[in-house]
Amino acid sequence: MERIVRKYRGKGFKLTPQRIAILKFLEGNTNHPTADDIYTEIKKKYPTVSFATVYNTVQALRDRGELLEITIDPERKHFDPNPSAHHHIMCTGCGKIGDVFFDYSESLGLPEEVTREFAVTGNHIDFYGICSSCRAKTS
Amino acid sequence: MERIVRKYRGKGFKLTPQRIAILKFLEGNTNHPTADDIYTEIKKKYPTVSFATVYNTVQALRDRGELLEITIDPERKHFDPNPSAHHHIMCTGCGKIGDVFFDYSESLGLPEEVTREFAVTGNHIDFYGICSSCRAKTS
DNA sequence: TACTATAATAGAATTATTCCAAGATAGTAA
DNA sequence: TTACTATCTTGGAATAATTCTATTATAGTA
Repeated sequence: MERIVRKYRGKGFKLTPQRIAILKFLEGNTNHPTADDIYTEIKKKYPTVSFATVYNTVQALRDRGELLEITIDPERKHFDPNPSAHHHIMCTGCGKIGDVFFDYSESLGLPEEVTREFAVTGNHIDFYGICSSCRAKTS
Repeated sequence: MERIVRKYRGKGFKLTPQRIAILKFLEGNTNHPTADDIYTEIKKKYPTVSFATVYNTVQALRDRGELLEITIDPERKHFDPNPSAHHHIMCTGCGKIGDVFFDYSESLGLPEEVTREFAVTGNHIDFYGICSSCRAKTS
């Protein structure tokens, strides 16, 4: 909490109670929550919180480069409060998303017919797999 | 058209005029259309076609492994009638999506802490960049 | 030719997300 | 400490993408 206040105070980012609750929920969270996950959690403490607040806050964080929007799940967006370049893996059984911290950039050279048309600025790898608990269930 | 009939006849996939039109539109199409793109196109010839038909058809094709659903664009799903393993690049200026035909699988080993938890089954790389026409506009 | 399983349609329903107007408040400057 | 104002929160409406449902139509077959 003190850390959060220190980080955001006086940076043109108004620290409201709802925002602090969202920031606390996200800090160190590696579950890749959806907007609904965040909303449901914050609602416990602030029953009148609205989705607009959740979306406004994640957008403000994204604009500041402090949160990533993840597209690995075709059904809905997930958010990752760790903005450092990394990749993700999703279980095709239960939808669980894990982080992949490994720098593949040296290996991701593009064919010339692509670089002729696109100036590449970034990349992100989606891995798919089956998590251990889903494997335990089906075997 | 004959090719399409040959490919699907007697395979439990009913070839209706609407489906044939969708298949013809998709065949060799590298523009990665959205459901709306397909709908708009088919509507020209079959004004009463519905979105349900478009979604049913792409889902049937996906189930048969003949079409990929692409998640690179956070705003909407795109479809790729080329089901062979490949990757994509999207222009962050105009949203144009290009194909990347290169097999990176040798380079995409995963850290042990990931393979301990997930049995990996696949991967897909999203590249981001600026396409040539967007570069021409801004410079 | 007739039958039947499957598809097409219109429109309603659902879900995710964004927008909007009104009231509330955090951060500031005095 | 006070007062100001830019920014935030809220509820609800709006939008957009997608799915569902009941009904009618039809492709493929026997």
